[in-house]
Amino acid sequence: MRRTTSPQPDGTEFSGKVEKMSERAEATRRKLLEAAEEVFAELGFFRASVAEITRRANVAQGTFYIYFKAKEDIFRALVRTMSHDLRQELAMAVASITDRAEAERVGLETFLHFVTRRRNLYIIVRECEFVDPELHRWYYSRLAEGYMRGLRQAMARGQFRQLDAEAAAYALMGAFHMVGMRWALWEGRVPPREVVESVVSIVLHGLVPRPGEGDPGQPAG
Amino acid sequence: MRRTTSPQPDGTEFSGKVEKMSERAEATRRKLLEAAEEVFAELGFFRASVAEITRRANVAQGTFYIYFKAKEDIFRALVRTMSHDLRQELAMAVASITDRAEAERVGLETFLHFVTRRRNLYIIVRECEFVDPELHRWYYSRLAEGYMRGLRQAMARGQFRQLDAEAAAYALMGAFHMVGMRWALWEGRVPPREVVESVVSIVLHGLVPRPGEGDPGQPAG
Amino acid sequence: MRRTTSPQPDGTEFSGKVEKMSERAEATRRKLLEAAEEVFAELGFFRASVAEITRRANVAQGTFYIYFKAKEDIFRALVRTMSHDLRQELAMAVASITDRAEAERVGLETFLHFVTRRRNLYIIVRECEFVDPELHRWYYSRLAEGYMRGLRQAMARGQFRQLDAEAAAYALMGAFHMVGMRWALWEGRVPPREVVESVVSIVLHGLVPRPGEGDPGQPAG
Amino acid sequence: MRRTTSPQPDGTEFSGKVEKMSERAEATRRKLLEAAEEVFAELGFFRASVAEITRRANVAQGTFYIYFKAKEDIFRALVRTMSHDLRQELAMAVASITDRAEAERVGLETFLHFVTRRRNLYIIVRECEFVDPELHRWYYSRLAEGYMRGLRQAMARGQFRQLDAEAAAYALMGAFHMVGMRWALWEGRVPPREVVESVVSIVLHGLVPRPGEGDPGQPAG
DNA sequence: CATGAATGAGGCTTCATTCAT
DNA sequence: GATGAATGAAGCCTCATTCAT
Repeated sequence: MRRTTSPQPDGTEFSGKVEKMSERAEATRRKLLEAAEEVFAELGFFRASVAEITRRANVAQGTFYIYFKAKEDIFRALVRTMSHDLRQELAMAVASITDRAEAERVGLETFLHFVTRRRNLYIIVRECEFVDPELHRWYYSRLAEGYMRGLRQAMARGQFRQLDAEAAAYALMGAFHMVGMRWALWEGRVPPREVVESVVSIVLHGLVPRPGEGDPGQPAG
Repeated sequence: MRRTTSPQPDGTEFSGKVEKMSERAEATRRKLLEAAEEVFAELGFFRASVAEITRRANVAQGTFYIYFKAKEDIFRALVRTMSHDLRQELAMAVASITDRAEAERVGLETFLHFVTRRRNLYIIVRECEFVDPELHRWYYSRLAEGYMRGLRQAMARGQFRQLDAEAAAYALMGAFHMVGMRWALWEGRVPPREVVESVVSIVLHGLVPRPGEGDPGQPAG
Repeated sequence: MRRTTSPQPDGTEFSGKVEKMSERAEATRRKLLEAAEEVFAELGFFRASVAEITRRANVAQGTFYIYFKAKEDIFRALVRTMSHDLRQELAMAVASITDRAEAERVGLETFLHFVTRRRNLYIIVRECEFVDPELHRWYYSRLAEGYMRGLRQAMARGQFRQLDAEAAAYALMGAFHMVGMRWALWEGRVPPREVVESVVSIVLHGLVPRPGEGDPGQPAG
Repeated sequence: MRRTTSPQPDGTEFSGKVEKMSERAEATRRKLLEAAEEVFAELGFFRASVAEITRRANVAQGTFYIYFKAKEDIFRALVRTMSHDLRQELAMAVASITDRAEAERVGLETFLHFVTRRRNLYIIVRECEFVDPELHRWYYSRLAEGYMRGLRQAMARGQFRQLDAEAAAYALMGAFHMVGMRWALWEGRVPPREVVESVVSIVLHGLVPRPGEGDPGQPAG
């Protein structure tokens, strides 16, 4: 929806390649993307080879270059996919929630489910920093934008305190990301409920107990 | 897969190579490490070449292999250096602070100064995830350990709420990391005071205003 | 080595493909030849790709192979075209001239206009030496034959001195060719009048002044 | 001698690579150049492969790139060698000759011997037009320069008629080149005496008989 | 200790050609 | 006739690593 006006750090997307492909071509392209997602996640961008990708996609090596100009190209396509899908999923999950605190919880959960379900894509996005730094910045800036909008709204409504929205957005994204790494990537599963609760709790109420508070937190881990 | 010499959780990382080197050797080794730090940061591990490292270090290519078994080896050495130096610096900065809330602020500031000052090393540690995942895990586990110790202590003393310490540690490390990325890496400087304040404020008190609070936060960014 | 279908010394170059094509086919074939002429001239035979040719001809890649067996084939067709057209044009230009000295001037002028006008074809013929050496020899032998006929006639009539006709033919073709390269190719225009005059003058009267001659030549360049 | 001030169309030569090589390196480089000369002459630049060159030079493929940045590089080096050697040989051959007409004969003979002896190099220079057009132009401009100097001197002394020196130079170079092609390349030998005589004769005295001349030319070929 | 020449495996990419539709 | 997706063989080049000096 907002796709048209936002900056595209790459020349590839949306470039007149509007001529729609045949079914067969579409299928081949998809096979390549799927194979690449797997291979990049397993080996990393640099150790991955186009040969391995085409092998898994069951096409000849040359076929790769019909659909992508270069190895980096397919990588970028995957990052953009993740950017799009994740933001869309977050937007949908939060759409109907008016309590921003609740939205934070749902946002975190959505994120964690997303990166667990699409672990491979998540790994790819993380490596993007070292493959195409500009795209990587674009990815996070884009995510932060959306986040900041939500935060500012909540601040305006008095649901959240007045804070530097950008600082908050990056801090929260960072917290979520690291938790995603620790549990989704390292353990291959959505973090256990207590972990999510603790994180949400910190984000909403901080580490310091409120005055006159016995202790509403989690049992220590 | 190539991870034969697994990371050592202690500082004595190297195989009994206790026989101290000559001054000259020491100097050459240092030149190589410095060159590598630069080259890896600029080009990334995979695009960096041993040839480029030795060129900048002003030594012959063959010399490299006198000091390091492989390209990955020097990379790992740099990651271990950062692990050691950062943890030491954090430990020293926080050592005399008994107020844990204050310690968080100081910890964040110390971290941000460190990664700004040693930007190249920081980039290398980040890439470690894709070069030597096991070492990467070790790096963060190690950092988290120390963090968790501090958090548990604070919880025990009632300074912090009872929360899942590991969840908290990773969430906070993540927040700090992302802020480090956004400001130290992208802009090459320590984040401005307001940003740090906002982050500390969130970490300590959360996003949600305390009941009966007008608004003690930061001006919105 | 790949020279199975050797060049045909007559105009009927193609294997009994006498069955005339439909209008449409004829048009497609022509489009391909025109595109190829352009592409070969711009990129050279080896850097040119069939894909680029079909792209400019606005036909599918596969279509190419309906009309030409291989990339070399269309190249050869272009060389033969130039051979035919140039010889025909020269023949027509000289046909009615009985003074052979005059014929040399006209021949040179005709040649220079031809290669300027059909610069692309000229480039192709020059490259032929490295694409299909046998055809290249055929091309020059063919041209030389005609030239030698004219020279021998002139010698027989006493218009020209008795000289080795083949040596003369190649020397003159060479002179004309290099002038064509220097001006038609490098500068994209017919050489200025003085240049043509000088060349004709040398060809007819040589570099050395005739005895008792003040100096009938050109002003020095 | 004049090497320093003349334009170098390539960045490679004379670029600080003054650090002299070891004997071994020198030898390897020479082996590569010799192999390349052979391979390029046999197959042409484009059909030649670096693999074939290194095979004949008895070195590993990678070794090639220690000495030359790319396939084109070694090609250019060979063209420059020919440019240098030919011009030097011509200069030496003509140095002591004061009669310019005699110099023309000697020049032609020297050229024909050179291209027969160094047939492979000659083929390479010819293909240069399609490999590196700029270098090709440089090659001929350079040759023409020298030629023009000689011609102008002769004109000044009244040995030659006043003609456009550039036109003359290119016409004569062209004549010699085509003769070189016809005999040195096609037949692999220096052209027979009569051919050379005829060419020299045309160059000096032209095709047209001098008035009152029975016929001092060659017997017809 | 240091050198730097040599290695050779392997990666990315191009492209002439084929073929099912 | 025309299409355009697919093929797979090469080719150029890089680079980590070894080794004789």
